[in-house]
Amino acid sequence: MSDAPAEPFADPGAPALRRRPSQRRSRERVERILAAAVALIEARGSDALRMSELAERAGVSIGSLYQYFPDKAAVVRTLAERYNEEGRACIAAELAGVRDAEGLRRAFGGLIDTYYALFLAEPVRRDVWSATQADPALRAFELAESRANAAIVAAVLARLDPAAAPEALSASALTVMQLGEAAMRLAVSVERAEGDRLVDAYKRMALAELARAAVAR
Amino acid sequence: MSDAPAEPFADPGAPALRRRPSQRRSRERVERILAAAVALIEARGSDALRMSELAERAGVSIGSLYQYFPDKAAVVRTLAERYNEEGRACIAAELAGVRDAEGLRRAFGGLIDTYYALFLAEPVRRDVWSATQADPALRAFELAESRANAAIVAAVLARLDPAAAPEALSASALTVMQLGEAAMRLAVSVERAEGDRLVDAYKRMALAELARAAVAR
DNA sequence: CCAAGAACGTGAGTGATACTCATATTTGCG
DNA sequence: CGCAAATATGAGTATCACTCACGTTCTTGG
Repeated sequence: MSDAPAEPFADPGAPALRRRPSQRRSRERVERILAAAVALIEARGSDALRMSELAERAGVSIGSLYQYFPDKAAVVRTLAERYNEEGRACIAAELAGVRDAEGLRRAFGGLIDTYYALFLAEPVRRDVWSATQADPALRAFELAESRANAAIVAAVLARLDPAAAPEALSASALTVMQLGEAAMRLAVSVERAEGDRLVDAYKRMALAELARAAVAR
Repeated sequence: MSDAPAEPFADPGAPALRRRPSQRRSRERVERILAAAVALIEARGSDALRMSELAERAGVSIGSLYQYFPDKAAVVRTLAERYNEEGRACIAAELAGVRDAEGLRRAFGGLIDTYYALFLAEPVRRDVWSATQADPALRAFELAESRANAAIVAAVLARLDPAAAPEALSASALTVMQLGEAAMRLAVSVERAEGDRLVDAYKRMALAELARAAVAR
């Protein structure tokens, strides 16, 4: 009945850009389009994004817009990919030198703070993600990204406790990472002081679970 | 720049139904429409829901559809409200008789299992929620619902530790509840065995945070 | 520097779809 | 039965995503 376990063919490999811009002029245009998309989504939500409005705001004709993006979803998808890459780099960087449980605690705490700062600076990350969830194919793509991020964490956990069952570590890692994103989206949806407290609560939950997973039972 | 703290006028009070069906025939029609909406959203996602298709599948004309639902968002919103009410009832029921920390542990563990069962039975809850997040007004509405649910939990925590700071309890409760929904949506997006492990991981995290909040430090 | 072709830009036009409204049908009620 | 209120209908309208035939700018080899 549900499509959950078996997306027929999710095809996250479809090209986001229709034409790869090679000249400087066109690369700048793509950037202007993306910047305008961020502004519009931030202002009124991804549902209210109109391609004509986007073109006008970017100072570009409708035709030009479609030279680069095959459809509206591709605009959102390109933004999502950028944010994903940025996030992945943060995770890899912060967790690179972790050697013991205490190091993991410090590193992951720092990672949460860094992530929160990213969301505070660009709360539109929340809306881009939301836009992604309404389409099964895009949702599958995002889940795959989350798995990749979780795999980095799971690898660190496995180093700290080589005897642990891999599925258990993967489950902890995926849950902690996915709930982390959810916590960030929630935190930027409320006023700052409350958001800080919510991030603190998540941080306690995440660190406790990672500590539990990282030591032999 | 962001709209986060000050949604200009979120208006979650707009009526979901245009005309309140008073005769039995029309009440049945509304039910048929909602059932068809669930089936269509489940099959291809909320983005791909077409009003004409919905009318046909429900055995109703386009005009009838719009007699009851002012627009497409109202259909999704009605479903979201039903699921919210059902969830609220679960929470209130499971947490009603909690007297001590151990009781909270048992009750909340049971609540998570009940919630997970609801999501497994109707994974479309995930898609309905997603559809809700693309529109700022609907998102504000959902956040208000989450706050109401969290308030129930915060009240229990306050009873167990009357000396605790209310904002701290609210933060713990809101985080635990919101991440719980996120965990359920994640769990029904993967195969069953993995979903069970993910719910287990969330359960550990939630119970640890609630236990921490429920006892004087 | 020039020519030719490749890359890029354009916006009126097309099709799909959310939503309306004038009219017809059904129901409840004396 | 007869009337009014409620309900049902689907052709019609407005809006928006997306296309395409043609014009403009860049690049490259001579």
